[in-house]
Amino acid sequence: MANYRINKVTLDNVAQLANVSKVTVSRAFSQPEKVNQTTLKRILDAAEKVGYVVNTAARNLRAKSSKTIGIVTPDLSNPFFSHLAKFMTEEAHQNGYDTLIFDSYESIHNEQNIIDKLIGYGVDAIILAVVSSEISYNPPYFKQLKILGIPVILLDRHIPDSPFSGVYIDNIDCGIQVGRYLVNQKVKKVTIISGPKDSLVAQERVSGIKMILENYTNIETIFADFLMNEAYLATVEHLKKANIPDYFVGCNNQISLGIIKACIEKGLMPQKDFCLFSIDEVSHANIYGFKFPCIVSDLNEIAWQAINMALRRINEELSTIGNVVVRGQLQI
Amino acid sequence: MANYRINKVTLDNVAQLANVSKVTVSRAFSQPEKVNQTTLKRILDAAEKVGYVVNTAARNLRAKSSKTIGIVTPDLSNPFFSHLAKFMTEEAHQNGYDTLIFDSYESIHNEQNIIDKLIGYGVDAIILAVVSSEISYNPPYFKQLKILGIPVILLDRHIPDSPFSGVYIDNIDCGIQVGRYLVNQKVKKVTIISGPKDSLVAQERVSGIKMILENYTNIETIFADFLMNEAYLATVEHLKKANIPDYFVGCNNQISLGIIKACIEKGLMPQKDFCLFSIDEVSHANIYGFKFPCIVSDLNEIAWQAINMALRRINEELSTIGNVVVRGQLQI
DNA sequence: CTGAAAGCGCTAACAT
DNA sequence: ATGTTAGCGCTTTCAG
Repeated sequence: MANYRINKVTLDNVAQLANVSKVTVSRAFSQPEKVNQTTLKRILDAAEKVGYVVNTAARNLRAKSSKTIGIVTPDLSNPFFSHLAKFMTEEAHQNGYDTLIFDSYESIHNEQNIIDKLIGYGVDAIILAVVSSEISYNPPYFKQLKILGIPVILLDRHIPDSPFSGVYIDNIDCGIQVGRYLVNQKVKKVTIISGPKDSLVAQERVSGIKMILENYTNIETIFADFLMNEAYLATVEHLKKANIPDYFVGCNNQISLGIIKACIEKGLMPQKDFCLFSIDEVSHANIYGFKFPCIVSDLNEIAWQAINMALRRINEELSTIGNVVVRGQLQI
Repeated sequence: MANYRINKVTLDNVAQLANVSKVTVSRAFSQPEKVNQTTLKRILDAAEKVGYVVNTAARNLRAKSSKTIGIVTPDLSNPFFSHLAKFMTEEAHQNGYDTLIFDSYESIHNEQNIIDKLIGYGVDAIILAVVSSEISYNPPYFKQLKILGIPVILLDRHIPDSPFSGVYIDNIDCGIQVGRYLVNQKVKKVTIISGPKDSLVAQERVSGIKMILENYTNIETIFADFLMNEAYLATVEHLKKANIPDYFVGCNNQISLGIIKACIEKGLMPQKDFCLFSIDEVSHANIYGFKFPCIVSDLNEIAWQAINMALRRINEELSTIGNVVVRGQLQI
């Protein structure tokens, strides 16, 4: 009933075949420059012949660093996160680190398990886009990670009271840019669909918009969730009760999709019958021939900042908790 | 310069705090039923207090099974794969297994490294959607995995000469269903955009279509790639030279997107000015108010088959190499 | 139900 | 440039 892996290949096997001690074989794989060229070749040949691969478990148990960074996001099928994950992986590779990427599928329970797993795998740092965007989110593992001294970089979703550094989008600035754009368009009536009421991101984006628009415009704000379906339902409800605004504002890419779906289902044509300003690029819009003004974030920049903050903390070049805030770009 | 994790918490720490030996603590986490209720509670409390998490590296080094299945796909931002990954993870969890999910980003080089990593982590099985769909794909790690005796389940992309089992879509049947639909529509002229010429999936889907249509219809087949941009470019070229066919056939979801993009860019309206039949659901079409006839695969079924095939191989209930073929459903 | 001893495969520190 | 020794944190015998 059990799975004893039939053939285990270890350093010893390779060592025998290559007529060296296993330490030398070990070096051949971790510090090849310290091994004689001829010996090295003999070892690598032997290793290939028997199909040897370094046993990560054993290595991590002994080595000081696993050279691995854990990445956790709530939804890898959201391009915002999947692209970030890709860019971070590339940046990590360039610095000699691997990544271990997990999707918490928006579940707190999964998130906790994943964090435990990552700790168990001995990652050197964790980059974490948290499930919840509640301002007061404070899951048990926060304390745990703090105790263990594992560097944590929060991504995208800011939690003010957490003991960790983070890389965030400048949400108020996003809002301000949205507001300015709408002022230029001389809009009279705006409907904002945003994330949960208790999410800082949701609040900040809305308050940025209101800073600019408050006195000029009739604004309705709906706090729904950063998910397509919630935004869709909120928009459907809204359209039943109210007239079509001059502009909808979708506070992230999923919300924008929900708004579009609801409007199109009602027979409203984008640009003709309704206008939308999106925070984040609207997925697939260009494919289907639509174009919406939006604020786009430089995902490459965010990824670079996150990985490099992680590396600096790992190497203890950075002791204080600090945040990096990346501004979005208006794209018309 | 180095990252000595400041506070390591081990079995010993918990053992001291709970006044038991470390073996008992170990049992508390791996076979809690073998530990006295009272003792168990004391141990778990102690563990929580100091933030203890099982060290996976150490566990995997000693244990016979890591209770982990590795999953590798070429593109997690493709919903086909990201949903499969999600369903497989759920199914694995229900059987007491974790998953380790990697994205090879369509690179052979990454793929090889990921396989090495997975072997190194001691996964019990690997479910692999290969980068290439070349019929004769035969990377070095095939042999290696065979030597090591690690169960491998190929996913979606069939490689006839490989020594592994797999779960596949019935591609010829897909094609036949497409063909029948088009016959019913009494089409005269069809343009098929498919994957690479040397891909079995691409070939089978096309040949299925042709089995039904050959004698009735004017068919043009373009072998491009299973990627949006290649399909887009192929369609753009095609539209320069030829008239609009009665139907385009997109041989996977990415290709369908490419066709749509090219047509819409040329000012052609879906359903009005051009028709498309897609193998795979067309991502986001419903959001933007479009509906294309398509063949959809039951991803839940595929995921279930893949995980259960893996489990049966792990438990040696299954010794021969066999394949499971899942049929797609027509959706109008 | 609990414990003592051994060792998984690897690498750091110290030889040589 | 290579080898020797010790031990990472855990689980698996085997004893009690």
